Formats: sequence, structure tokens, C-alpha cells
Amino acid sequence: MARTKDPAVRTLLIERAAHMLRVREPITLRSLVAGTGVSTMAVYTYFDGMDGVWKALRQEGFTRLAARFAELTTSADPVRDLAALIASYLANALDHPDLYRVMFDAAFELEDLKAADATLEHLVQAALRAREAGRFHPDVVPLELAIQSWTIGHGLASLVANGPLPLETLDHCVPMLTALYVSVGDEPGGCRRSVEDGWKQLRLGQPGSSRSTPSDP
Amino acid sequence: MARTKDPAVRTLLIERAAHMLRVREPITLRSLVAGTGVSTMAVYTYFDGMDGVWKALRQEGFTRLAARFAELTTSADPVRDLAALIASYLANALDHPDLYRVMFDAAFELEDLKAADATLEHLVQAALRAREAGRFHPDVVPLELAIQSWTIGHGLASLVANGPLPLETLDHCVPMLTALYVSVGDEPGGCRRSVEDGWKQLRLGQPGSSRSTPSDP
DNA sequence: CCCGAATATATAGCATTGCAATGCAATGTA
DNA sequence: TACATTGCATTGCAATGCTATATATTCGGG
Repeated sequence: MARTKDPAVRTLLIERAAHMLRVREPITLRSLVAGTGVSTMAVYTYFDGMDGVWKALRQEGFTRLAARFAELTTSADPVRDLAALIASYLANALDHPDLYRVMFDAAFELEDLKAADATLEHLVQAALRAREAGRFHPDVVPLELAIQSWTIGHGLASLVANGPLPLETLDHCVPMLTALYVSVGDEPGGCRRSVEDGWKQLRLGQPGSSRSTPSDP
Repeated sequence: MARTKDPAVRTLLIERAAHMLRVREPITLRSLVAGTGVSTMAVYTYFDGMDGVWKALRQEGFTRLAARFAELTTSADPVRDLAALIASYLANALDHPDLYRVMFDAAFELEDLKAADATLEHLVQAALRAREAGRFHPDVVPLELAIQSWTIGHGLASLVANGPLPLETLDHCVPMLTALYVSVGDEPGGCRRSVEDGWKQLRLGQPGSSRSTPSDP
């Protein structure tokens, strides 16, 4: 028995914030709502303050990453798929470096943990398939291998996207992943081919879907 | 022919800022100088604004890391030393998580690049010694191996110190480094022993030297 | 059909932030 | 000793995030 919130306002503001992040405009309470017609109070109704906006932006970042993962097709070569996932991870981070920074530069809360777990799950499943395909030792723990793959991807993404290392450093991904997967049982020659094959999925420069989810209303 | 700057003021402010970072007090222009007797203008004379304070804090972070590296003794086992360097890197990041975040959450400038290169050089030298000791293939590029080691260390540090992964994840460092060094020629059994040996250098909980350098006056 | 309550929204204002401007004080040099 | 140069304290300003209050709007029940 009252006025209802318009979800379009929320998505509008998130998309605008993501855009401002992309063009490197400072995101302030007033600059965010400027031109949208909505008042500053909308930020409090829909996000409970600017902190909520940043939290929503973090979610948006994980959402876009998930969308990128979803575009990948699983092949008969699970090691290739694993490398392709990391390649996608890096491509996403480098296409949206500012958004990537927002995703990791604040203390993780429960909501972010869930989002991170969801993306990690993709890696876990790929590792599991690789183990069941006989590429890895039977006693390999998929979660551990997923975490290690993530560590390599995130380390590279962080040092290249907003850090000191140049773009070419990304190529180090191939030998590192190969070394990792060989160490858990994969045959060196075939592993190298698989990783290089998956690495070809690295496609920079396509911003990716700009869609945002209303999510937690 | 004028009044001279007192370097003690600069050091005092940096140490105070590092302390506030440590106890998680918000660092503002006024809160930084509060209680020190100096006025807000001192921040402009010594740091040219708050941005300069953050830049100095980043330098302080690299300085402390360098101090930690300097405490390490090089042994007859260069692979062990390499692992020990990464262990020190992680210990430093986890003992000063907020400072570590400051070091990497801003766009790198030339000054930071130099500091980062200086710490990377430690890894390069260790990799070089390992190659010359015959542990790695003769055509291994020390810089590349150093970068890859750094990537693993930074990835873990970032995901554990201010990220979603729990502290136990640090143990993944041993298999990852072992896999990396085996992939460039080291013998698996001995490599594992060397890495585990160097990993024992991981000593968390000791804040490390609180000294700060006047540095670039 | 309409009225009331609940909720969104608009406006104004507040404390705090980083920073610039100005005037004063201190100090090294001639 | 006189002066020029620089550090330093004070004041003030624009911008920030947020809150308080008043207004407008919409949904539910009679």
C-alpha cells in the first residue's frame, strides 16, 4: 500500500556508474545522478548510499565475468578449456581494468564471496573433467588446482591491468599453466598444445555485454 | 638563504600515516596532522598534498619489503633462496595488508616502477644463480622466471591478504613454485625439498622494521 | 470511487574533506 | 644587521557524502 521502486532506475544508475568508471570520470554522488533526472536521494533508496553503489559495481564486475565464461564452449579437451577460462579471465580484466580493480580493492563481504565462488566453480568443474579424463593424477583435488589457476590468472591480471608489468607479460600465462598442469600428471607435450590452444581464446578489445542485473532488490 | 625543511617532520608524518593505516584509522589531511603539533600546510610543504602522502606510503611499503629481503641470507641452494624470497614477500604482505593494498591499488608512476624493479631484481639475481648452478636449463631467462615467481607470490598475496581466500591457501605456494622450477629444468625431488626448505622462512606476525626513509626530498 | 497510509522523491542544510590564498615568522646570506 | 626567501598558521572555499524535513505519488481497502 505504497509507492513501489522502479528497478529501471537501479540498472540505469549501475550502467551509468560502470560507464563513468570506463571513461575514468570520478564517480560522486552528485555526478552520478547528474543528467539522469533522478535526485540524489535515489542513490539512498536503491543503494543505501555510495557504498552500496560500489558494492553493486563489484557485483556487476562478477556478472560480466560470468557472462564471458558462459560464452565459452566446452570441448573434448578439458585442459584446453581450463586454459581458455583463464584466458577469458584475463581478457575481461584487461578490457575493464577499472572495474576489475573495484572488484578486488575493497574488503570482501559475504555477497562478493558468493560471486567469487561462482566464477571459481567454473574452474573447479573444468579441473574435475580433466582429472576424470585421465589427464591429471586421480588424487588431484580439483578445487586446489582451480585455486592455483586462479592465482596465476589474478596475479597476472593485477600486475598487468593496473600494475607495473607491460602487456606482453600476459604470454607468461602459457608456460606457467603448462608447468602447473604437467606437475599434476599431464603429459608435457600434449599439455603444452592444449594450453596454447585454449590460450588462443584470448580476445582483447571487445568490451563484452554491457548488461547489468537488477540482482538483489 | 631561507628557512630549511626539517626532515624529521616528513618521517614523523609518514610513520604516523603508516600507523594509522595499521590500526585502520581513516587518513585525512586533518587527522594526519592532529596531535603532531604541525599544521595542515606541512603536508603541502613536504608532500605537495595528500596524493604525495599516499605516494610516500607506497614507497614506504616497498622500503619495508626491501628491508625484509635484505634480512635473508643467501645459501648454497639458490632454489631454496628463491622460495625464501617469495615466502618473505608473502609474509610482508600479510603482516601489513593495508600497506600492501596501498602499494598496488593506484596507478603505477615512474617512482613506483623503480621501487618495484628493485625488489624484482632480488628475484632475478636468485634465478640467475640457480641457472648458473645448473639447476635450470641454460637458456632460461632469469627475468622471466622472476616475473613468474612474482606473479604467483602477488596472486596469492592479493587473494589472501585483502581477498576471498583463507590463510591456509598460502600453502599452495609450495606446489606452484615447485611446478614452475621443475618446468625449467630442476630435478623434481630436489626441487621440492629446496622449495619446502625456503618456504620455512615464512614467519608471520612480526611487523618488521618500522623505520622509514626520508628518501626523495 | 475515493481516501488514507506508506513509501519514494525533492529540497535544503550540515559536517567533513582536500586545497588555495594570504599574511606572518623564522632563517640563512650578504 | 638588514633583507630576501622560504616555512608555517589561519582562514576560507568548493565539493563530498549524508540526513532531516516536507512534498508527491501510489497501492490497498472501504
